[in-house]
Parts: sequence; structure tokens; C-alpha cells
Amino acid sequence: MSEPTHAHPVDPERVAHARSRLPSRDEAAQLTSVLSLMADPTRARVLFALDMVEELCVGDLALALEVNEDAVGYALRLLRTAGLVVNRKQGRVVYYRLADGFPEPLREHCLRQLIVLSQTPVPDEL
Amino acid sequence: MSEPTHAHPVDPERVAHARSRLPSRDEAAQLTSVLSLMADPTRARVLFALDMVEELCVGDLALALEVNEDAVGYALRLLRTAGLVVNRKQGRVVYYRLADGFPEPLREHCLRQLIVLSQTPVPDEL
DNA sequence: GTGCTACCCGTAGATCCGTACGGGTATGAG
DNA sequence: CTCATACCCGTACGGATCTACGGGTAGCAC
Repeated sequence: MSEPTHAHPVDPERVAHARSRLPSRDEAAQLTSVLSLMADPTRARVLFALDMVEELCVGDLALALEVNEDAVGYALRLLRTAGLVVNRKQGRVVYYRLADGFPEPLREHCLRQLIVLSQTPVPDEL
Repeated sequence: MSEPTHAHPVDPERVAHARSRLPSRDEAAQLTSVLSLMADPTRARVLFALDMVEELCVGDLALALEVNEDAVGYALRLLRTAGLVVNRKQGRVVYYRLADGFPEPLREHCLRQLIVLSQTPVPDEL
């Protein structure tokens, strides 16, 4: 079924309207690459924590989230290589914080809004 | 290394502060289950499209997004079973729309904000 | 120097996810 | 009735992703 049966739209007007102001596949891919970084419990909570307390070292982060250091290590690795967090080394302790360029809308509208969402959940009718 | 070396926090105050108002692992999981549904180019664009034009049938959705019907089919299957979209069958055509209970903050603050984000991208320094 | 701590990296194994394919049902046209 | 359309489902396969582990380095204590 993968090939385009149904060559002509049922509602051409709506199709055109949707097409006109829709992110391209590339734009969407770029957007979702950020989203999928937040779409993991550990990473999301790391971001929440850093949004609240400015700066935390790896071990304290593990304590705060109650996960092992492997988990935070991996989470931080991905967030770091994506440029969403930055680190600062002092002695043998490494402190992490949100990157300066951390997308402000993401922080304002998603991080903080979603923390509310997480208290008052979703429909979930199944 | 997975076991908790480093039993005592470096900055106990910040750890406590972070811990106090942090989503639990369960809350975070619930939240990220929604996020990971949006964290896919096809699904995200499906949601964008439905947010704009109210209602579209499967074939038109495939046309608008320029993807094959298998892709939209799979995307809609997941969004549907998660309760984020609903469908209405008229003849042999199936129309989809965002569910009534579609999380309003998600729609307002994320969908619409993120479409802006997708135009003016992220730091991405690597 | 030895040893411990805080963290990082690379890799193997399990698991999850998306795609493609074959086939099925129901509606409508002729 | 037969046939095409619009859509759905189940499954198999390839690729991505997460976890756990072994091992490495830099800083500090002694």
C-alpha cells in the first residue's frame, strides 16, 4: 500500500492550506531532535533540575534524581553534545548548567508548562 | 561504576531544593510518553496540520505531508491509541482531528511555539 | 609515591521504533 | 455481481537507543 493510491485530494483546499504553513520535513526533523532529547524521563528531569537550581555537579544530580551515575552520565553526554547544557570543571568536580543558548521558548513554555502538565495528567482513554 | 559512590552531596542545599519540586520518575514518564509522541517528524507534522485545518482524511494527510500512506497510517495509529486524535468515518473515508481533550497547554504553548522554533533553529554547536 | 574520588569514554547486549510488506474489511461504482 | 478505493491490521526486518560494564584520566589526600 505504500505507493500513492488516491492521487487527488478529497478536500484540496484544506490540503493546500495545511501544506502552505507546515514545517518541512527538515525543519520538523530539527525540531524533533530537540524534543526527543526531552522525551526521556532522566533527561527531562535533569533539565528540570538545572532549570531550578542553576548548577549541579554530576554526583549531586544523581542524588537529586535518585538514579545511578551511569544514567546521568549518559543523559548528560547527550544533552552536552547537543549543546543544551554546558559544564565547568572545578577540581575534580564537574558542574553542569543549562546552556546560555538554551531555547528560551522551550524553557519558558515547555519546561515550566510541562511541569504543571505532569501534575495534572493527560486524557489517556484506553 | 553504577553503584552510588559519592554518598554525600557536594551541595546539599541545592540537592534538597531540586528534589523537593521535581517531578517523580512516574510523573516524568507520563509526561515524556506524550513528548515522545511529538518527537517524530511525521507525527509532529500530523499534529501541526490538524491544529491548522481542523479535520483531514488519511489520504489528504499523506498528500499534505508528502509521505506515503504507511507512514501516516502508523503515525495515526499511535496518536489514536494514545487518545491525542480521534476519527470519524464517513463512507469509506476516515477523517481525523485533534482530540477534544488534547492538552491545551501542549497545543497552545508547545505546538504553536515550536513551529516558530522550527523556523529559527537551535544553537547546535558541534 | 599509593590510593581514592569524580567523572569520562567505548563497547556489548537487550530493547524499542519505524518502515515496508502482505493481506484483510468495508464502502461505493459500474 | 465484480472491481477499485480507502483504510486498517499483523509481522518481520534494520536501525536507533538505553543500560551496564570494564577500564581510563585527572585531581586531591596522605
